Amino acid sequence: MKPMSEKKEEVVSEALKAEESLRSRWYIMDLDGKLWDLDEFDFQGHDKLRKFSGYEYAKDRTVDRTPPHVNLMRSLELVDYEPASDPGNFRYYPKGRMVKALLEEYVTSMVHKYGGMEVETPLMYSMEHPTLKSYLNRFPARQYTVESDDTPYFLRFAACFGQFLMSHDATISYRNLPMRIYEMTRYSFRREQRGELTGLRRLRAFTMPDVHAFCKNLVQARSEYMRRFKLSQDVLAGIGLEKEDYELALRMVEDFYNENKEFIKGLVQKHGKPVLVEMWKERFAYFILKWDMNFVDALDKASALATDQIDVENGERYDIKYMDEDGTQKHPYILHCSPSGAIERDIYAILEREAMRMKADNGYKPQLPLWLAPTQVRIIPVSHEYVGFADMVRGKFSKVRVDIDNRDETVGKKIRDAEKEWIPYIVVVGEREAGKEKLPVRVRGVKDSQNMSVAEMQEKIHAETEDKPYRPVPVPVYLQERPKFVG
RNA sequence: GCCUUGGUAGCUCAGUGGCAGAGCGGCAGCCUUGUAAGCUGUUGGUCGCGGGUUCAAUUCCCGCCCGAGGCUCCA
Repeated sequence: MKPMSEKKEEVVSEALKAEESLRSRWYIMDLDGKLWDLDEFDFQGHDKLRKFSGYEYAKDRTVDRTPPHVNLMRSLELVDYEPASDPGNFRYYPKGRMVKALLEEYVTSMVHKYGGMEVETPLMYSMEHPTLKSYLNRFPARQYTVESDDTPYFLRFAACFGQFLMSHDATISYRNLPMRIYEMTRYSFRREQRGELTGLRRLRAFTMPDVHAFCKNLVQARSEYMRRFKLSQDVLAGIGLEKEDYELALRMVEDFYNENKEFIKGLVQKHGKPVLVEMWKERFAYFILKWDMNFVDALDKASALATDQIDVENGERYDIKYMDEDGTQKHPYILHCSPSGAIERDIYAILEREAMRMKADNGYKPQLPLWLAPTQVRIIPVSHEYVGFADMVRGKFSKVRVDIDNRDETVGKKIRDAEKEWIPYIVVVGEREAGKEKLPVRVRGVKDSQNMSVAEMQEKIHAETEDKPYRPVPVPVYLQERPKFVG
């Protein structure tokens, strides 16, 4: 298909060329809003920010190791490569699918609370649609293309297309603003070059929440932007990533900075530690301000999780209009936010952080956040005589993922396997426990076993997971009935 | 696309110009198990694909395919 590849060449250009010619300047902004040149700033106590800043303009990013999360994602039977697909398109085993689904449900519930209207839009769009053509021209991203009846289509890399086309057709009053539209894109596609793909860190098919807010003017855009900053911090914290786990970058046009210094400082103060600033003399992208929250991994590589941008261009490009108070139609400011970043990347961040903790402390017991643990409580009957008793114990739980190791193995072997699965609560039951209220519980990360009743265990688990979604054990409850997907 | 590196059992990996190996797993049996690996037996392979050199190639040579990592990038 020669005509198509020629078309692609045209499409991949303008912004890329512009970016090459426009060099950005880099700074660190401290909590007082002061800008420091990178070589003047004292990075003492800001090790990760130093790594992140260095990463942003480094020449050599060579790594000779498999990133630790790749081994973990496989050994925990979460996710794996799919050799039969295009690279960067992964398979999710039952446990991984559950973890991912819970994350998707959680982020969605947070966006609902924020006021996002959830929609669903197509995965593919015509490359010949005039508006999209011009938008693609602005984005140097590589697309997957699909052909149908001689028309070339591209697979979306974000939900912008569908949401903007929908908004173009909507009748919007200034009373409806800010108007918030949301979609969890499963999937977004980007045909990144082969060598760019790394485990769950960068994929060609990924799942990403995309929330747009259409705003009347800059005043409204700023206050909405602040709300979304808080939303993103809350979402990441819920996932288990606190402020010390990521670094903030602010990227903006110089004019915007000069006119909004207090606002910018406010963002830095909300983050609570110095941030990296990238500044352009002129606007080359569609946004005037962008922040991104970046995770620095076990190999000192940085990648963006959450992000939000103030877009001053696409309202016009897509001809999205609202009727203002004065009876005239205007184009809104558009905010583009992904409050968690790609869901796969959240899993990557959690696994990489556990790997870093293991490396720092030999005795450290890695774990997933309790609400994401595929098994929360493992019951180990001492012998097959006590499987019935284990069933009875399990029956007392509600809304807790409890499973039973009924395999014909020694207790030691079954404990070891449970530990290797990072299971938070392990209970061995046998003659000593029969008829007893309190059971000896091996709590992950706690040295000695604790005596707890089922009710106490359940209460503890519920307290720690109360604002999170729940799903049942994603594989058969009896270990004997489980296939092995890895190894 | 370019560069680096790899492909041997389901998994992790060793090995050799001359009968294809280990551990784990799976299966069968024994044991009836008390807080990080119980014992015995057994089943697993077109050594990525194609060609060449050779009496003989999994091993040496050439080409190809696929994976991973690096370069442009971003969630």
